[in-house]
Amino acid sequence: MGGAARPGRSPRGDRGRFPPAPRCPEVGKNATKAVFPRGHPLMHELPKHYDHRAAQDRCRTLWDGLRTWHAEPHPAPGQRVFSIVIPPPNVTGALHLGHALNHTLQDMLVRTRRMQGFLTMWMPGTVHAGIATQAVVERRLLEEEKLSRHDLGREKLVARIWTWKEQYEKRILGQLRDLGASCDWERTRFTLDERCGGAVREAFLRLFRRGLVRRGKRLVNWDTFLQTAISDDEVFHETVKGHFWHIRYDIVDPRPGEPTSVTVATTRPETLLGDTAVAVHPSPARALDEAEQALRAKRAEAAPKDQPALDKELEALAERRLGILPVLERLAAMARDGRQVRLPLVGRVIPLVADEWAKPELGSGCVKITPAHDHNDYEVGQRQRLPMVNILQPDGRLAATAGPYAGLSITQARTKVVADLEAAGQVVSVEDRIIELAHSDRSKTPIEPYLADQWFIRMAELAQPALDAVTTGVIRIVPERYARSYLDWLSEKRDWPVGRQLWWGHRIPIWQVGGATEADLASAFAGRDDVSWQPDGAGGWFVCSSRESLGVERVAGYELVQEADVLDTWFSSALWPHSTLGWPEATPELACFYPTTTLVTSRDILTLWVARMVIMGLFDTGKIPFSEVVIHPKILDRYGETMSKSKGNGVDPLDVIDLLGADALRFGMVSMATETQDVRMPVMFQCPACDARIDQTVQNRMLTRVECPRCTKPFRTQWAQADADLALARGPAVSEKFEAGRNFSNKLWNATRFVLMNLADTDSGNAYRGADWSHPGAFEPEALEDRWLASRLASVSRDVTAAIDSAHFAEAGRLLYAFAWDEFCSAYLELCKSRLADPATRDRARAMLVVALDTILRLLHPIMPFLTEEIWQHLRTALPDRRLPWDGGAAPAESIMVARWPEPPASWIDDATETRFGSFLAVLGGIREIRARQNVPPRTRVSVAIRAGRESADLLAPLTGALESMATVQLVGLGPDVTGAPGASSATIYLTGLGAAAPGAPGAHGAHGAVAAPAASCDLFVDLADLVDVEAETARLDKEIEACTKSIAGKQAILANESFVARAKPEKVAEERARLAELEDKLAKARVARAALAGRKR
RNA sequence: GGGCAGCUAGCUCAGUUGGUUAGAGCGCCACGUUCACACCGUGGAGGUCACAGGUUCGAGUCCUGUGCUGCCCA
Repeated sequence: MGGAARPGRSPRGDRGRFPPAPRCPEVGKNATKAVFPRGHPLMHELPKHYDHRAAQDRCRTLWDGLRTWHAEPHPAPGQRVFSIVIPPPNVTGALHLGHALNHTLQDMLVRTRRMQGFLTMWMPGTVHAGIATQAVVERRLLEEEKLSRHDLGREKLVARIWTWKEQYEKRILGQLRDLGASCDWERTRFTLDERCGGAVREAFLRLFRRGLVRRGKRLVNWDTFLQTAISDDEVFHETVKGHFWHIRYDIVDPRPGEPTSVTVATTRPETLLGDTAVAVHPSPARALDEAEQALRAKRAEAAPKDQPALDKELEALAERRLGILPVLERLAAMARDGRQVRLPLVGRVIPLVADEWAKPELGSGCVKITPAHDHNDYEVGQRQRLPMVNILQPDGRLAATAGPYAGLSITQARTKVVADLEAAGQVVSVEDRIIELAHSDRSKTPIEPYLADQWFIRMAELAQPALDAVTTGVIRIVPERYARSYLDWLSEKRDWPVGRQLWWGHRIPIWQVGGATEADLASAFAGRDDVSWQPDGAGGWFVCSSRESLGVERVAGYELVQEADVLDTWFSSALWPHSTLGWPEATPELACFYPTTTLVTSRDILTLWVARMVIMGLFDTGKIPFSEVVIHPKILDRYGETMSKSKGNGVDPLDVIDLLGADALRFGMVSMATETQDVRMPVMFQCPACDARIDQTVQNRMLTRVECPRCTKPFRTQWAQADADLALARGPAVSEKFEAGRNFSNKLWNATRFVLMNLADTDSGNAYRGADWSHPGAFEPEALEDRWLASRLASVSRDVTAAIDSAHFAEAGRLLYAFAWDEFCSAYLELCKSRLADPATRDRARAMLVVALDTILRLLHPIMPFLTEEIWQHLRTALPDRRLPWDGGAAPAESIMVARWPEPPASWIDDATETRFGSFLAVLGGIREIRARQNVPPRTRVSVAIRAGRESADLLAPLTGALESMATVQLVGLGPDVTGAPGASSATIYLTGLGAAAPGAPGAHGAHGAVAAPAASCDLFVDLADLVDVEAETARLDKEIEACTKSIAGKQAILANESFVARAKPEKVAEERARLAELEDKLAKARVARAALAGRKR
């Protein structure tokens, strides 16, 4: 597992104006001194592999000692501010990969801005997550002590949850630190701490005063296990097997010729106990006509294969006109006449009503109405002014209103109702049916629609400014497409039910009092600006206060009773950006850091959380809470399923940190942060015995133990419970996606070893300590490769910065990976080897190596903070005298975390040099390819002659040393008149960006006077003497001749197309011509080589 | 039912305003460990860009439709 560093805190002790936030125990205690060894770190002192565990410990201690993550709310004159609040993880459990992604991206932004000189503050914290946390603690209580929350009582349960919270908060914040998050640890907050709680009550009071809080009846999603209402967003649907019962209700006193009964159908027969009507459509004929029209329209547009099915439906509809329609017409008339039906079993007489909810095209055309237990029926009940009979108690048992069924559970009641109906002969038929059943996401039990009193926040007035903020672009959502779901959701302006029947949360600050007059209230609360009241609609009053305790127990002798419910967790989350900064008080923090700059989050809480933060931020402070919302993808497993502990398909970020390092985890996360909506991550088990990787499948991920196919030893999984399983070593779930980051860490580590080992002069014994390049003109590379690298440093810095600014995180990671690995390590560093051996060129090469390594480290720091800090400290010791051009003459910073962001001048960028250097690499590649395809042993030095035009030859001449060492060759000739040794294997390299071509190279002769890109060519002749594999080479040339011939035909066709020549851009046409000439040249040379080979074969 | 995405190499993903031979990482094949790194090096193989139409001199890219997958909302 990860490091042991864990911050701890006690939020309830907060006191005073802006309470001192909790401190990590380690913070501030250790100085930096002893952490990183002093002395000259020659290569032998650095291990061959980057030790991520040691580095992480050292870096955390260093950063905590320097407190570089902390920001005081006092920007220097002209200093820009960057602030960000963490989407607080909930204290239910440990952090998962989604958090790791979210936090990595925030840290990447925060570290970049800090290095760019912004006053940067990242507020960490956690959320109390009312339902989720209470549910977890209640479940444990039941499992371990067989107690319900009612057995324990409110106070004791809440105390238990606090204990849980302390434990998990510590763990979560520790994990956040293990990840390397540079949060301001001295400002950690929790949604239920005193500061946030005060803000919640104040915000609620303000809403109450503005008349935006109302109480009303509403059909809610009732979780009978947790005994609370939950929001629509906490409901998931699952298909289950069920039945569809058709039940006969008898008509009361039918007249001659009238139907004597109606049949209704339901999947929940027990709800008939709460029926208050049976509905029939008011004009069934019209409804049928409309249904038929819709069906015909659909058929007209349907694909032929779908039409037969629709025809059948039309036929069925026609039959209904003959069969059912007359009955329905009759029933509709009876409904208008106020006729009634008798409810089976209970015998209650209920009206037949005419309502459009009944669909004549479906079933019997009649439908039972249970307003208190079905969302649609509720609306019918409202329209028809029907009574609402609630047959449920909060615990899911049937209430007294259910008569003889009272006290039964829903399942029991269903069984009994069905049995009784059958006995009474009222069941017409029973069908099997697949039902979409709503379940509580929290308790995983089926939801019951339930009529309850609720507190609501009126949204009509509040939503508009939040909509405007996004439509006018004051708040930018990236990627843009997500703005639509935000706007769609908000524009419905549905009132927000904010009450939860829980004990863990902010108690609703409302007290109810009956009997008192307004004058009584006015005198009781005289001079109090923290209290407001409204009539409760039943002759009493609702009193709202921003104080936790009202301080008044009775008014005019009448008792004030506080609301028992707590607020929806999202209410406190909605205040997070301003409440954590001290609102409603005008703290310096609020003034400095609010509005925050960016919010980084995932798309599933865009509406639940982001929209509500905008609403409440605007309402409370008049300002938007942030100006940019960055939405990142969601991580799924290889099957496209969300990761979860209950599926066993999750990867624990701490396993990755432990095995591969936090930097590897972060690099993997950043690479995944593209604009896509989801990313998939194949999960594997890692065998603890032999490190083999075993693909995780739907089958094996549920096992308690898995046997390694390679070493045959078993290991345990997260499910292990039996002692026999628990005795086995644990096989962590990992993903190979993080290996690229680990390998990259090691690559840079070794590049550093290389640079450091080359700092000492073995001949003179002097050590190179860097140079001062801080004054203008101090840093002027001369050699082509140095100018190339300087140019690349500048363009890569520019591109990486732009990628981060535009939230293209993966792009930034990819650019740095490719540059550091392919260009700095594979090309530049290799090329330096010959220069470092020569005292005349040594210091030039060292200077460039140092500047480049330093720059790469800084650019990479936001992604890989530990590795870069570790190396930075080694460089600091070895190269104390270096002054980078963008450091303003200052010595290397104490920590790379506060080093200046690289800003190489744009004048370094030199496209021509980059192109010319590309030519060198192309020549090198060409020689290597000939060697490889001829199977020349890697250490055999062969002779090479290069025929090139003067410019190309001049370009290559200073690089011959590098070429010889990198390609393991001896250069025997370079120039326009060079010829290859007899039988040499040859290749032609086309070099762009060079004017002079080798003799015989293709020139481009564009039509219309267009200038074609001149293609200079180099002919490489590798003298293979006896090494050549004639057959293989012949075959290859044949293949090449064929490919060329084909391509030439294609190009000729394109160029023969008059339309192309006339309409395409002239440079495109010229390009095609140049390309054709190149191909023709290549073909001719291949034929010559082929002929030479044929002669040799003999 | 409405909305938003995705479909590119064996796997996971890039691919900007339409323009040479569509890229990366991992995996695979061949060769290679004295000289930073085998967590490595050099080279290679591997793609009908889901499908069908259309626009265009030219489409992975733009338009229309179809299929499949995922998510959000009802």
